[in-house]
Amino acid sequence: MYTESIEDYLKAIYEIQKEHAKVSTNSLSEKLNVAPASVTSMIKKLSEKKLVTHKRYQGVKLTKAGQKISLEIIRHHRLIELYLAEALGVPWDQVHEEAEKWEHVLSEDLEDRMDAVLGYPTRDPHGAPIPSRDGTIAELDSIPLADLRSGQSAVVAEVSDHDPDLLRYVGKMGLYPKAKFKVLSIEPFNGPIKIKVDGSEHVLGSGAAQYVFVTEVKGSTTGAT
Amino acid sequence: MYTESIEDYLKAIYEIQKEHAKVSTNSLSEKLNVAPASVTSMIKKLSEKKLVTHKRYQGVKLTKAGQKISLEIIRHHRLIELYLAEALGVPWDQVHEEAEKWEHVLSEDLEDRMDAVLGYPTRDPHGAPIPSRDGTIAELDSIPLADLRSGQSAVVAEVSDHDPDLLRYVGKMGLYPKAKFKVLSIEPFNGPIKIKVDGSEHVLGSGAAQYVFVTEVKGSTTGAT
DNA sequence: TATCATTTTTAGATGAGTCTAAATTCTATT
DNA sequence: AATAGAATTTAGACTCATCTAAAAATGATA
Ligand SMILES: [Mn+2]
Ligand SMILES: [Mn+2]
Ligand SMILES: [Mn+2]
Ligand SMILES: [Mn+2]
Repeated sequence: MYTESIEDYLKAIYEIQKEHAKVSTNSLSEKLNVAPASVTSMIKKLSEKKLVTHKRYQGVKLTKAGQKISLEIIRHHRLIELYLAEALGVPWDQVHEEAEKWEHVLSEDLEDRMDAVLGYPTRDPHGAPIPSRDGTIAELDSIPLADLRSGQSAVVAEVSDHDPDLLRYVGKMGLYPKAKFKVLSIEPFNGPIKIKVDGSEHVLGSGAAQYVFVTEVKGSTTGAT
Repeated sequence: MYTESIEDYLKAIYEIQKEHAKVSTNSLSEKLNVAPASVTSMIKKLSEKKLVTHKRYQGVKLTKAGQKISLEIIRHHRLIELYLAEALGVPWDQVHEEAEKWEHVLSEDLEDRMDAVLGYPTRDPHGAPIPSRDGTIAELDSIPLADLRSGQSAVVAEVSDHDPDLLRYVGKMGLYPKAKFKVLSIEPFNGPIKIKVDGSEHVLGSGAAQYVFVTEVKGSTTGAT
């Protein structure tokens, strides 16, 4: 077993790696809210444990072993989020914080029981894929809502779960995973985006639209307004 | 918020205090599996934080503040144990270990939700009372099964939950909380105890019988064998 | 290509919790 | 009352994860 701190570092490295190829000391420092010097010293430790490879000044990369642990913790995290939402009615903007702690003390037995009770789910409440026990994960390729054009229809695939305010904000518009919506208009220069979800219209700032990931619904790329 | 370690010390002090009036350094050392010297240094810290009072060489006692936290953690622990047993089917000999970790990271909100889902229970799976939110607890006065005499009938009130082997052992005989049984015979000199539970007979060592707490059922103190 | 701002690492310190070994205090028994 | 044995505390060290301040390496740009 690894410490909570090590597990959080590995998880953070995985998440940054998914988007940026280069996982820098600074990016970890920001994501984990620790000083860059602290990251360096933890990197040294992870490297000694063969959980990451590290070229000085060049960032880190997970080893196979590191990725395995990382996905194990992410599985815990997302199963817990879903369990809290489904079984105990915890709102989707609060599940992350709870899971962030619980994920480190969940036994394999309980993990299996929750998985079974939930019917072996594949997505967490924010639409993120749940890695399987053996460390497989189906990352989906979706695009930010902000990249859509006027007239396009799309389905929400995933919403970033790190900011509860954001979740409440987009939740109020009904932008949950699997929600279908249509872009009515997009103002230029990162202006507001008007959308129609489930019959009602909403306006959404481009900031938020960066963090809502969608897949386009084909055969609907026509007319604007 | 206090550290996991502090919470575990407070809990241990509460539990020892319940039985022994004097909470010694050594008793804590044994219960928590740490060296006596470690206990002393932690006692110093707890004392500075006004969570315990301490006379050198004379043991510790919880302050009001210390007891409040202690009961808060015990509430977490027991609610979690019951939740795991009821909602997820975790066997009663495994819930303790899981709760020992989870208790420290449970939010008040989730505590309330679990409490509600369980219907505001008053006993954990081992029969121990669950403290209320405001720190009230109904300690029951029961006696060890080992103290019964031949012919007496009694009801299981509580079983010590610290040894999974013990729980499996007495569980096999049906000695769960609320189970009614009759003592058929007790061999002298801490000999084995023959009991009848739910129609079937079992023999139980006096060691185990020390850890099963019962309340006598009146009007049945007659004839032996 | 030399310079400089940015990034990363090193150096050294801190706090929490633990340990072992040694000193101290208590207490039960002579 | 003296003393031996047990319990407790002190002293000093260690690991883990963090910090700040200073040094070193990188790489963009003038
Ligand atoms: Mn975490
Ligand atoms: Mn999530
Ligand atoms: Mn605990
Ligand atoms: Mn219990």
